[in-house]
Amino acid sequence: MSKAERTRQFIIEKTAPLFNTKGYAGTSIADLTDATGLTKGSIYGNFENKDEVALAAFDYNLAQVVKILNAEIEKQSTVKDKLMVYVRVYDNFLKYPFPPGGCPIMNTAIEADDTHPLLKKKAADAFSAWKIKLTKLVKMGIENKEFRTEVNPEQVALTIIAMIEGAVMITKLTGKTNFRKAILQSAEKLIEDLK
Amino acid sequence: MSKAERTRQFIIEKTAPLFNTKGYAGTSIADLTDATGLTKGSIYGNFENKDEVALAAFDYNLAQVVKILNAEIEKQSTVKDKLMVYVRVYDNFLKYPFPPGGCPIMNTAIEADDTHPLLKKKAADAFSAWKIKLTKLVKMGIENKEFRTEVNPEQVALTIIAMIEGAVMITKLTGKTNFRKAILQSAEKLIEDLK
DNA sequence: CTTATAATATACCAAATGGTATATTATGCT
DNA sequence: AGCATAATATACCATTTGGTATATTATAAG
Repeated sequence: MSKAERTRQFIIEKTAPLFNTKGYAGTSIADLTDATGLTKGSIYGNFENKDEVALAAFDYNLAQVVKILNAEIEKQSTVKDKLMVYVRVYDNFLKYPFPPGGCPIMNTAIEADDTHPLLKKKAADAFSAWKIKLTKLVKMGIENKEFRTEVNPEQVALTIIAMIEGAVMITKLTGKTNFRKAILQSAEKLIEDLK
Repeated sequence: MSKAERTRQFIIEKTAPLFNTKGYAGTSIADLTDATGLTKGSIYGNFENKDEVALAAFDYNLAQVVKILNAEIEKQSTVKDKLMVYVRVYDNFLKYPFPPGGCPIMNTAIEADDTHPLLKKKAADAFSAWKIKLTKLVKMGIENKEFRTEVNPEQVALTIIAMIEGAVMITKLTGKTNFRKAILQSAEKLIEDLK
């Protein structure tokens, strides 16, 4: 890893939390130099422009979440338990090295959907991958005879994601963790009822 | 209504869609003058600062949503049908004069939770009122014998809101209206299962 | 240990930012 | 109709914005 590659990575790590908390429009180049202790020359020597930093920061934040989830999913053997990982990780996400600012997919989706096509696409692709992964898990469960055949895998996947994202938003807004608990308990029930 | 009151209202109406699509940080004073055709003097003559416009715009956007929902709820007689209004309105929100940019509570919650305490409080209060209203409806349903006594009213309220907000976010992000349909069908099932 | 080059810092730029003081125009009461 | 005042427009301000050209410093290969 060359010096520049290391600096590039350093910039991403230090600024990713900024973009996830303050948003793209709310984060200035001065914020980036403040957070890194570097100067503009150093930022623009390693990135084309602010967009490129923001896009790389999104990838970094997303990778953090995906890494946590995949590690936990691998530990589980039944499909039901694998699905439950999503619920349980989000329900205890303070225990994991979660990106500050909450779910980067939702944060980016809400800000970028009407304003920033490149960021929106990143969020959309990440969502799509998540949905496909959940759908496949549910399909596996049906093939395994763990779940009933009438279950609609895509609908289940979409509903679980909606509940999780809604729960995260509500908890961040209200500060009430028992709200999240209540919603994710409903998600748990949904998964249990697939049997 | 004095001239100034009319202008103030005019500014709110013209700029509320801007704040709901581009966000607080993404909307500049120049955007406000462009959207209204007025000048800075006129904006600052009727509002203290950008914050005050944004706060008034949020109230306006929220009132639009609340008005639509209340009008539809009044038309229904059973508690179940009243609850279903939320699902059906959001499932067909293009048919209603919904604020451009989606749900103002979610948009504001996501941007402001880490950055703008005043806007965050507005969103939190709006959410709280929504939650209380739904909770009361479910309680009524239990007293009516429409719903089972084991039902947890607050949990149902929170889950419905989470599903709706998740559905709106996902649909805006992907452009797939059938994703929303699938999620809101799950919400419908949840309501039906309260019996 | 030099030296070419890669990496970072400095100094600068035009434009845009939120906001203000003042000038101009419109309003509505007598 | 005239006039005080309310409402809006204009001109200006310091600061910040994203970005660049150039100067300086660090790196790594011969």
